Amino acid sequence: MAPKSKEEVIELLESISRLLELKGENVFKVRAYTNAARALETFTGDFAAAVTEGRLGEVAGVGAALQEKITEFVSAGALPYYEKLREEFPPGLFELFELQGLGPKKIKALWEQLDVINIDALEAACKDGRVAELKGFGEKTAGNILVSIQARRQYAGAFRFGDVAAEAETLLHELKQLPEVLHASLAGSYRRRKEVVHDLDFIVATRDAEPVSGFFVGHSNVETVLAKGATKSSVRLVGGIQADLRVVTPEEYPSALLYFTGSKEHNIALRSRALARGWTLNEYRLGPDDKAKIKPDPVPSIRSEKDLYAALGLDYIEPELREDRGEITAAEGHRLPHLVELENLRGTFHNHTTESDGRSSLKEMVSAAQELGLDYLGISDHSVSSFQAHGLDVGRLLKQVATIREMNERFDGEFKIFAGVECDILKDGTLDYPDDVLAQLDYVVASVHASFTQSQAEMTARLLRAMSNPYVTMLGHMSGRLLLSREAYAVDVPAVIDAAAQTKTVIELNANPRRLDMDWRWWPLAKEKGVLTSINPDAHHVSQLQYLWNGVGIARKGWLRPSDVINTLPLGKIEAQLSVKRSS
DNA sequence: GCCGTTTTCGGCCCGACTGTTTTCAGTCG
Repeated sequence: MAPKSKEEVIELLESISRLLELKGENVFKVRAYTNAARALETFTGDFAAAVTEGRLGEVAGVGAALQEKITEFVSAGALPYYEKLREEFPPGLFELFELQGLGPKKIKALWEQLDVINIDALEAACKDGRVAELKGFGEKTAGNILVSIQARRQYAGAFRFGDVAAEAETLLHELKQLPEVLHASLAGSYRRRKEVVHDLDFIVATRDAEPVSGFFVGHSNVETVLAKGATKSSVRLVGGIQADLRVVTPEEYPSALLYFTGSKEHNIALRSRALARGWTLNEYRLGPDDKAKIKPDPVPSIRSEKDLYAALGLDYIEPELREDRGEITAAEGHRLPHLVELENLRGTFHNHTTESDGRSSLKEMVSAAQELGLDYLGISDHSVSSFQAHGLDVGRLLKQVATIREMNERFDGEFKIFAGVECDILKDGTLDYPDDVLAQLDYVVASVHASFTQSQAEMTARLLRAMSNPYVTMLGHMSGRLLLSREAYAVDVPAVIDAAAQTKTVIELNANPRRLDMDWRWWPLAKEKGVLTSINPDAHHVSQLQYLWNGVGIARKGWLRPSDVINTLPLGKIEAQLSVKRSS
């Protein structure tokens, strides 16, 4: 049996934490397990080696007891402590945690007193009145549980960033228009540009809270009001996502924005820095800590998030970086990267037209790119094997190339279309066109569109072989994942990154909101190895060139600078970049 | 269960809101 992976250990720790919670264990003991799971999530070293060499305890948050349990689980493939714990509870009980408003105490009561062992049993108990009769429960609680059950069945609680962005930005814009509103921002994982978000957090600064809260809960996009208080309201929007509003004073605004932007781990690190200075940092203010043993320095005046970071001895940290993945140390040492911005992009590659499966013509795509202010546009329709996408055979492809060359002559050097293709990587890693055809193109995006179920070794070898072709300029949507609908195929990402560095192959950052592939967590490694990216919308319609915005957010999460992104290069320089590989 | 300029015991973030209560427990973020 293969030793358990880091991911399996993280899952184990989270499961134990939940079980201990149900048991009513000490909350700090419960938290120790989730803390350890989080610590491992951000652990970048060789996990297997750390386990066998007994160095896991060096990870902050993993002590002697957990090191022993993890080592046993990894080497023996099972942990009796966990198995025993699990047998104490019916398996269906865990899905109850996914219901809004139910925590360990209530779930325990429902199980022990009403024999509720899953969501269906809970629904029945709510409907026949047994839940309402329980001590600590009532009619309202029973009703709310039914609503939560309904909501879970309908929405499952996760939303792609790109699917909620329009609704979120519109609501924010409308809040900003209110006369009472002094400042307003989205916070939370949305502001950090996570690829999948679970709710929307709005922070508003005002002297007059009531009209703002009233506007929010009464908005036409609100389906249900979940809570409404003086400073905090929650609603479910018609799109299904939950939205929370926090109303604060202008003085509290910087702290509130920082606090609710998170991530939680980032905040904890900031708070400990404050404590070390004899201050306390919460969602309202940075102030003197009454319990401090040291005599605190005077607290500087705070008017912005930047002031807060400065007070803690840190450079300003962009929201996308606030994941406790090294940004605090970098901010302390003035080593934060200057992140790429949308304005830096001068063009883009990987776009489709009506020639394959796009819905806009070549001319329409070019006009749209020009309107966006781009200087160049790469066209890469599907290759012949992508039959379902009307992939181009050699004849149609070369005809498109000729059309593009002809159009370019009319731009007078002000704009340029690059003739490319999105070439299928076949099952064995060979390409869909012979080299002498690829050589006639300005660039090639090579992507996997079939045979997703190969083993990790086969898939990795397949990608490596494709990258070894001198005409493959960049690797398209490397993992093949479709967020919230299709898992990534098995591939050894570090091996692909190494090969990309060696062969000078660009790895695309596919900005389509359903993909956002390669995942942002891998970009720091790619950057370290010297791998460049191209932020590509994978546009199938003129409107989808806007996906670039989404892609820049992910690039920023991946710590990428303009110099890491080839499509920040202007016309005149980008040509040389595209031919780096084939001329070396 | 973890951790240590509060250092081997005794803390561990904490405030807002709801619903069920008559002063607070549970949940959430």
